[in-house]
Formats: sequence, C-alpha cells, structure tokens
Amino acid sequence: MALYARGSDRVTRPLPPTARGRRSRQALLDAAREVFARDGFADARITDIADAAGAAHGSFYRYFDSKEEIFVALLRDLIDELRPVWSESADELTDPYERLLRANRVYLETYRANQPIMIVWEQVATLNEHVEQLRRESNDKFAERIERAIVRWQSDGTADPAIEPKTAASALTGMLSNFAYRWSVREPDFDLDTAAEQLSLLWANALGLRVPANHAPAPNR
Amino acid sequence: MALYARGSDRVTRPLPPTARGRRSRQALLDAAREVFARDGFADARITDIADAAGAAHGSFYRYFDSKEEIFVALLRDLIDELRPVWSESADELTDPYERLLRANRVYLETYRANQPIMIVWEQVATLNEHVEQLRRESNDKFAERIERAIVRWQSDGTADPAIEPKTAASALTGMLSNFAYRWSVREPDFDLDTAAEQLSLLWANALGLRVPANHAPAPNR
Amino acid sequence: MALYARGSDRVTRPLPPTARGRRSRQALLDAAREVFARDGFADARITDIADAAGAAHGSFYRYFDSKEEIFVALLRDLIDELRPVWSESADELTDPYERLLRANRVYLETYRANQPIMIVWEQVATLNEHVEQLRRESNDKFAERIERAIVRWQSDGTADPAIEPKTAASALTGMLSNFAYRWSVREPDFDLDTAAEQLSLLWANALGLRVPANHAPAPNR
Amino acid sequence: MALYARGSDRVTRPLPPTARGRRSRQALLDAAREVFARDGFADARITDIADAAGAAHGSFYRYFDSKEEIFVALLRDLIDELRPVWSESADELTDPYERLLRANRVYLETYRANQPIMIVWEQVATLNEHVEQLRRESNDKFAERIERAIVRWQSDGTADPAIEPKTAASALTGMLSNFAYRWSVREPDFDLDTAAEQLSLLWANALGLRVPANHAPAPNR
DNA sequence: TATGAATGAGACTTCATTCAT
DNA sequence: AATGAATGAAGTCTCATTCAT
Repeated sequence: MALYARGSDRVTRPLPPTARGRRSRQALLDAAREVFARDGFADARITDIADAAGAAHGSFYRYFDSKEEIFVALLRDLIDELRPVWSESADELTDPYERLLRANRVYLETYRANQPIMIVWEQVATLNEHVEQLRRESNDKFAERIERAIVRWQSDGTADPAIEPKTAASALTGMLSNFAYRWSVREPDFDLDTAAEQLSLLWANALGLRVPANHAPAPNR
Repeated sequence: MALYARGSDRVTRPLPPTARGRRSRQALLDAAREVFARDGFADARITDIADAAGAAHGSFYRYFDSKEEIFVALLRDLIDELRPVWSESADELTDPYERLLRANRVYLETYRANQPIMIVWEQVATLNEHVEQLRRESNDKFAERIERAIVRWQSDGTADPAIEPKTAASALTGMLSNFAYRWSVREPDFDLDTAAEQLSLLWANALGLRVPANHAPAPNR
Repeated sequence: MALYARGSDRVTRPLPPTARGRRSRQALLDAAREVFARDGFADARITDIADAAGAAHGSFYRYFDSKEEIFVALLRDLIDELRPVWSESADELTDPYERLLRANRVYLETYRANQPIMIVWEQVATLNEHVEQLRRESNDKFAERIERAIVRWQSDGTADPAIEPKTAASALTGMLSNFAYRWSVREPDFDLDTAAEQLSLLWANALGLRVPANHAPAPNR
Repeated sequence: MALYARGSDRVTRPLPPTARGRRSRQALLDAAREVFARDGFADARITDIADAAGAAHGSFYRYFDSKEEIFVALLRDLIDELRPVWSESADELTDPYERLLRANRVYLETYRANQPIMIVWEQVATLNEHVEQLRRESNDKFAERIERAIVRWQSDGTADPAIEPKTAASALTGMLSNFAYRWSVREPDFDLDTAAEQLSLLWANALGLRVPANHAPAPNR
C-alpha cells in the first residue's frame, strides 16, 4: 500500500502546481466529504465524487489514487479541525472538574458538528488499517492528555491513587467517544449540556475528583 | 422488537424439514462464522462460504437469500451465547462492587472468546441497519440491567443520587464495550483480570459505590 | 427434441399406470395452466408449478420432461376445448351470414373464456417451433373450413368470384384472431355482441355476401 | 403518450457528447438489431451484442441499462422508418381503392423489408409492457388514419354506413398486420403484388367501396 | 489539465435438472 | 411414487482503473 515515513509524517503527493489544479483538488475533497457523509464509505463511488465535484470521472485520478487516499486526505483536514479536542488548552482553569467539563463539552460539540463524517470515520476505521491508525492516533492524543492529567492529579492527591492512569484514560475517552457515537446514531438532537454534565460527573467520580457543589446536579428523582 | 418463537425456531424461514438439510444449513453457518471472522463482512464472498461448507455454489441460496441474511442468522446464535452477559444472574452476591466485577468479567471473557466475530459484528453494525438494531438490542438489554441496578442502589443510598441512571448505564456499558473492542484490536492478549478490576473500579467510583478494601489495588507507582 | 409420428399423432408418454399417478399428473397440469396464465411462459418456473400442484419439486420430472412438454400437454387439452370453433357445425343454417355470425361468436366466446391462456399460447407460439405448429394447425383447421365455405359460396354465385379463397380465409380468420387478441389485451370486457356483428358484417361485405336486412345495424351516426 | 423532442433527440438519456461515444452507441444498436433478428429477444445475450459491436462487455452498460432498453431504442429508430405507413400521404389519389391499395402495398413492403426485426417486435410485445405500448401506438396511428378515411367515405356516401369506423379500422389493420406476420413466418417470399391486391379487395368489399374494373382480378377458377 | 470512453475482472443470482433417500 | 437436497452452467451487472484525445 502507501508507504509511510517515520512518525506521523506520511508521504503525500505535493499539491498541484497550478491554481486551477488546486481548485480541482479541493473541489474533489469537498465533494468527497459530502458523498461519504451521505453514502458511507463502502457505498460511495468514485463516479459520484467526481460528479459532485463537477469533474470528469477520469480527473479524479490525477489527484488521488484511490477512494482510500482521498478519504485519508479528507481526514487530515478533519483532524486539524479536531485539534482543540486534544491540545492542551492554553487557559489555566485550576479546578480539575471544570477542566474535565470543558474538555467533554468541546469533544461532544465537535463530534456533533461533524457527525456524519465522524460516523463514517468510525466505520472506515473498522475496515481499513490506515484509517484505523489515524483514529487511534487521534484517540491516543486525547487519551494521553487525559493520562497526563490523571498522573498530575494523583501526585496532587486530588485523584484516586488506585487508578491506573493509562487504562483509565483509555476507558474514559472510549466512554466519551462511544457515547457520542451511540447518541448521534439514535438521538442526533440529544441535549448536549446535560450529557456533558453527566459524563463529567461520571469521570470526576471515577477518578475520585471532588465535584464543586454548584455543579452537582439536583439529586435524581 | 423481533419476537422469537420458543426453542430454536426463529422468525424468518423455517428450518429445513430433513436432517440432511439441517446439516447443510448448519455447515453453512459454521463456514460463515469462520469466513466472516477471517475476512470481515465486506470481503467475505458467498462463494467462499459455500466452499468452506463443502457445498455447491448454488446451495447457499436454498438456505439464505444473501450475505446479510446468513450474517443475521449467525448473530442470532451468537446473541444466545451472550445471554449470560445481560441476564440477571441468579446468584445473590450482596456486595454491589462484587456484582459489578463479576458482570464486567463475564462481559470481557465472552467478548474475548468470540473476539473475531464480535469485531466483525461491530463493523457490520455501522454498515447495516438490521445488524445495528440487533447490536442495539443486545446493548440495551445489558444497559437496562445496569440501569435497574443503579436505581436500586440509589434508593438504597448506596449510589450517588446525582447520577442519571439511564445516561450512566449507557455511558458505562459503552465504556466497557468500547474498551473491549479497542483492546481486542490492539492487544488481543491484554490481561483480563487487571482490566476487569480497573474497569470495575472506575464504574464503582463513577457511581459512588464503596470499594471493599481487599479489592482496591495497591496505590499506583 | 421430441419426435413426432406421422400426421397429427405425437409420441406421448403413456399415462401413469396408477390412479395416484394420474392424479398427480393432472394436478400438475391444472397448476401449470394457472401459473402460465398468471406469469406467462418465460416467467413461469417449474418450482412454481410444482408448488401450486402441492407436489415436490422433483416430482415434476416424473411426468414431464420440461416446461415445454407440460405446456404442449396443456395445449392438447385446450385444443379439444376449441373443437367447436373449427368443426363443421352439424346444424344446417342455410343463410351464409347467419353461419358466419355464429362462427364468429363462438370464436370470440371461446377466446374470451380462455383469454389468459390464449394470450400465452400466442406468446409461446412466437418462441417455440412446436407450439407454433400447434397453433398453425388449429388456425388452419378453422381457415380451411372457411375456405371450403367460400368455394361453395362462389360456386353458388353467392360470393364475389374475384376473391382468392385461400388468401381470404387466411386473412379473415387472422383478422378475427388478431381482433380477439387486441381487444382482450386492451378492453377485456368489450361488448361481444357488437363485436361479433361488426366483424361478421365486414366478413360478409368482404366476401360479397348479402347481409339480411334484420342484421344490418342502423346506419352509423 | 411519449413525447419526442425535435430531430433525433428522444426522451430518455441524452446522446453521448463525443463523436466517438455516439459511434459506439450506434455500433451497439446495429449489433443489437442483428443479434435480435437472429436470436430473438429471449435468447439474445448482452454479451453477444457487445461482441458483435466489437465492444467490451461492460461498455454496453455505459449506453444502455438493460436488454430491454436497447431494444426500445432500436424500436424508436424502426418506428421512424415506418412513418410512411401511417402518415397521411401527400399525393392526391382520388380513388379510394387506389389509396387503399397503395397503403397496403407500403405496409407489406415495409414489413417485409424489416421482417426479422418486425417478427421479434411482435414477440417481445407479448412479453413486455413497454414494447407492447410502442406497438400499440404504432398500430393506432395507422388505424386512426384508416378510421378517418372511413368516416370521410361514409359522409361521401362511398362507404357502407353500417360500418362502425373505429372497430372496422382496428379489425382491418389487424388483418393486415396479422397477414404480414403469418406469411412472413410461413412463406417469406410470398408474392407481394397478389397479396396486396387480394387484401385491398377484401378491404374495399368490407367497406362497401366500389372496386375499379381494371383492378378486379379475373374471376377465380 | 481535462474529458469521457473503454476495459474486464469479479461477484451475485437463478433455476432447470439430477440424485439420494 | 414422492421428496427435497444438490449441482453448476449461464448470464447479469458493477465499478475501479486505464487510455486516447
């Protein structure tokens, strides 16, 4: 298949030299996002993508070698848009719960904003090694950020020392993404605020963090 | 949703009347499980299934109309094998944590025992409405069991009353299944005991349950 | 294919020796008529015929070798039912027009009573040599009867001597059958009396026969 | 029914944009006419059509979706060729019989010139709704022309007023087409002149038109 | 660069017919 | 005589990819 350079850099073909070429390439990418979102990966046909881009069938192959390749290129863009999710936020909220809540909100918001393509990403990850790896890296970045936070909180004495940070980070971020997926599929209009609070509560509890009184929802029932 | 008749009769077509026919059908099912596990759904060819069953090409169609249909029939069998996961266990462990731990272990064990086909199920669920529904039903049964338990524990005063049981049950069972999936894909030989304990700890904490001292792992690091 | 003995006798397999066998055979024939009428020849499947007869798939082949064979057997029965159409009627109506009218009525009635299978016969005749021959024979018998009548009428001085009897008989019986077909397909409930009278009028005129005043419809418009 | 755009554009898919494409499409149409004429509709295989056109298997599907579709496209061309049959002729022959004779001759000539494909058309019409409709439209145009003529002749006092024009037109054109079909199948080399005269005589008589003495064949026998 | 035509491997299905019980 | 399972040839259709213009 495609060959990878070390680390996270992939061999990518250079962008087209002419402006016209770059426009065509971008049109294909835009069209692809639309078509994948609508039809899923398996059912998307290259013809449809070319049609949607207003390009001839054969033009596709000037820019991309295969359906997989354009999908990966698409994901690169998407991953950039997801950066806020896993990048250490610059702001310095001191309260751990507040930070969790913010992170979870951002995650859910981003997921929802990109729902259809996120779902397809999920699908393709199960079918394609390369895409799986991209997802894993993206997941991992988020998980590593959480893992580092857990370690910090444990050394602060803020978090339950019995927790194994790596496992917990993986499990909790998994909980989040799985939740986002399930609810997107079932009830695309779920109430984001409530969901973010409940999930944050579960996280905080799970890690043994203290939840500020003003955030503890009214007792149930 | 789907209603089952008693015993081995399922809705959909009746089993073949002769023993020979039933043997053939079963051979196809066994072959299908093998082929799906090996090739995934999309790459599995009906020809391969027939071949693996030692049957002629066209014989497949005497018993199943399509790849999807045999896959669903296969899942029906699998779901029966998963019953212990979501059926209320008869035993009367009184300690909530103990019960969580047991449930999580059973889940992980079952998942691992059926790893390849579980992974394919996960994949197909994203591609196919009918299969997605089967998965959802299976998930829901487990989640409902957990939800009932949370409600009980909240009324006991054992669990955090701020937790919304339905959301929590969905999130926590999702965490479990996502974890099982991720680890199966990455490290099929992960240590099941440790994983079960860590996950149970997270669950217990998340719900506000007390963890018996003998189960709290040694402090980290 | 099947071998024919001389003349109109065909080699036919003997009827089954046991009563049960004969019943099965007949059930298949009845079922075939129904299925052919419903689905046409090309779309009728042997399975369907067997099913409709309440017989097992394989039983069909004990009695018939192929779809064609059962169709021909079916036509044999049908042709018997059509005998009144082409057999010289015993009664001695003296008036030529009266005899035409009667013949045409009988034809249309018979056609209509057997519409669906007649239409299929028409279809199969275009596809299958053997069936075409049966139809031709059936047509020819009718045409020959008409031809003989024309000759008689011409020697009587009742019919236009310029008419070539063979061509006319073929053309006019063709007109009749084509009319029956067209109207069956378009307006299965066409008014038979009116049609018979108009057609007879055309025949009589064409042949130069005198139409009795009481049969001449009121002038048009 | 179906509306045609001007010139060679038909409803349904637009013609290929490039000359090469149009050549390929036409090659397939030509090949199809040949294959259908040789094998009939049911036995014609798409593969054979592609082969006969010197095209690859899959190329067929760039231009036509199915065997039926190409057959219909073929008929559209054929119907254009049949136009002289049903279009009111410009010439002003005053004698009704002369006009009948000319119309019948044109019909028989055209039928004979396109014999093989006409026969297949006849066959397919019995199998396929769409084709049946095309045939009906074509028939109807001819019948309507005759119907108008009958009405005219009746108001002239030239034709038998007892005739119902619509029925007669349908019956007589049916006679013609049936005759053409029967004789094409049986004796492809029938004598066209004689047939045309006999048929015209029958028509003229049937309608009560006077036949010019020079056209009345010598008395029979 | 762009276009759209051409290719052909590959999978799916159907169903008449044969066979074992 | 009857049953229903098994067979496999035959044909359809799709679509990623290559090519000629």
